[in-house]
Amino acid sequence: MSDLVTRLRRHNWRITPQRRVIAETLEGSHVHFTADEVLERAVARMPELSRATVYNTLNEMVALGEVLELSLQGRSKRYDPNADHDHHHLICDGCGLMKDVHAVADPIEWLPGDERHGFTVTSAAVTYRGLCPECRAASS
Amino acid sequence: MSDLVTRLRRHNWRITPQRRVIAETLEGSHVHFTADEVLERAVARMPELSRATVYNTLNEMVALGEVLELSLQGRSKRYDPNADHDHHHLICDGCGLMKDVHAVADPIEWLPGDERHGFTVTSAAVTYRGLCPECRAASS
DNA sequence: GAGTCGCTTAGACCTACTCTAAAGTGAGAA
DNA sequence: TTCTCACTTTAGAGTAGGTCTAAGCGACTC
Repeated sequence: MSDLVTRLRRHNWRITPQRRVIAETLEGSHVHFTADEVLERAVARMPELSRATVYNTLNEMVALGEVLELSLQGRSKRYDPNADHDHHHLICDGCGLMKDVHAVADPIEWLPGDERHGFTVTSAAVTYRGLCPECRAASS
Repeated sequence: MSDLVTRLRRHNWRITPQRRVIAETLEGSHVHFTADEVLERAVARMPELSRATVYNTLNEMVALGEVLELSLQGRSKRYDPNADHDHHHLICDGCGLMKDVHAVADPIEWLPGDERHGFTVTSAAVTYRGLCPECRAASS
């Protein structure tokens, strides 16, 4: 049973068969897929599913605040179903591998009032970059 | 005189008229342009300048480490000529306005060893999001 | 049962970016 | 001076990722 589906239902959002497949595909993996990767895997379960539905559905889940849209590298966005967890991302500059990580402090507190330019700051995302063990071994 | 041009010359990188115009365009503003915005402004100064040269040049400056590539929102990358400063970005969710900000701590220190998954972590970028004063006033 | 509204579909379209092949440019060799 | 060769630039075609549109479908309401 998909927890993301439960969260989506709370918004009075109709859970059609297509939307369920897309939500379960997103949530069923520990990596963050691109829209095309979601499409490919969802189509394996529901062959008549269309590209437009995947894109629409992902955008709607982002708008509902239940999925996070990441554009951290390359040309394509990735989708992270753990929108409620407070986590950040660690990316390998070599191979593009992405991991979720948890920092010990809230970055919003690191930003002094006089650096906020009058903004109401509501969120902060940290992107860590470096080399994963495999790429470090390969480059040395 | 462009400081970015000086930094680029240190890499034994040939400063052609085209490259100079692009570098000066990038550095001459306090906002971070997209490639197309750079192209538009650079073409105003050098009408025969081609799209491919702008894209090539921006990518080369990023590869040299003198310009930062940002893909934080929307479909297009933005370019930040202050690659040497240690700063982060604050974005308005309403209008997309982007400001450079300086945080008081180094985010790398807030990532515990057991959250690093064996990576060698070399950089950390924080993206703050919120509403600028104008958008907050408009929405209330 | 008819009307309405939201969802899905195929496929055309768009935008941002990259590639390719050819021409231009300029520093050093002869 | 003239040649040469590597580097740079160019126009325009090509590609990837994403969006739009118009038509069809299916589930509610009256």
